[in-house]
This record gives sequence, C-alpha cells and structure tokens, in this order.
Amino acid sequence: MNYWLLKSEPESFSIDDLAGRPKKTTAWDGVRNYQARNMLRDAVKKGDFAFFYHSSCDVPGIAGTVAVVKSAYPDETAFDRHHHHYDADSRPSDPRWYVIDVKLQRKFKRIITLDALRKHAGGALAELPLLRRGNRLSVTPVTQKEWDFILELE
DNA sequence: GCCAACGTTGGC
DNA sequence: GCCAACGTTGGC
Repeated sequence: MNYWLLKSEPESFSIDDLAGRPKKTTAWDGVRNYQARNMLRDAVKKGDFAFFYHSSCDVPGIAGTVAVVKSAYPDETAFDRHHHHYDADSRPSDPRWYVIDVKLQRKFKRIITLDALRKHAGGALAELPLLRRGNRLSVTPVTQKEWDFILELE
C-alpha cells in the first residue's frame, strides 16, 4: 500500500466537487504529463491513499484525503474530440492516457497550507516532491512517514 | 500579471 | 541528437 499527492485546481475540480459526486467518487482524469501518467498507470493501486491538493488558488494546500478505489484504466476524455482534454494521438486501441478512481475519505476542517508544509521543508518534509524547486507534477509519491507527519499538522 | 522552471515540439 | 521557441504550471 502506498501514498500519493494529487493536485487539482479547485476552480476546475475541488474537494467539495468530489464530495458532491455520486458515492463521493470520481475518475481522476486529464493527466497529460508522461511522468505523472507513468505513476498513475504503473504505481498507483486500488487500496492506496492520496492527499487532495488545491493548486493555483488563494490558499494552496492539502484539503483532505482520498482512497484509490480503482487502479488505472484508459482516460476516455482523450477520445472525445469535443472534450478539453482531447488528444487525437490517443486511441482506444492504444491509449496514451490513464485515470484512476478516487473516493473522498476525509475533508480536513482546515486546509493544511503550503506555507505550513514549507515550515518543515528543512526537516520531516525535506524530501517531499511537492516542496522541491520547480516541481510541477500533478501526481507525486508520499512516504508513510510523511503521510503520518502531515496528518498531525491538521 | 509576472516569472521561474519545466516539458514538448520541430527544424536542422 | 541538439536546441531554440513555445506552452504550461503554479506560486507570488
């Protein structure tokens, strides 16, 4: 079992949007970066957990946790020519992009802000990819120790 | 809106 | 394979 951090811009999809979905579950679609795709496809598995991170917003930070309820399968938004995430080079016979299904586990009472996380950039969270310079990946791994530590910050 | 830090594209 | 130009991410 592994832990992850998933980024989303709350203006397009927030933790409250997830809470409003049937069964509080959604396909995590729209990942269009190969490194992130590889992790989604090959490493993230049903039974894993992930932080739901709000990026590019007033208060960037971790808004809650989700459970991975389905391992990778093809991202159908890539096949829909009218969809914002359409990719003509991804075909059903040879899909290029993948999704996982996630279910809301817990929304934090208060967001664990990027600022709060940064306070530990020299210590317990020194290796957290999110805090590394220039990090832009929307799917990154979190160790068990980091996971436990961050939960204590709520 | 700015800009750093990437990733991708395409000419050569 | 190199690398300049361009696009995207995301914090500020």
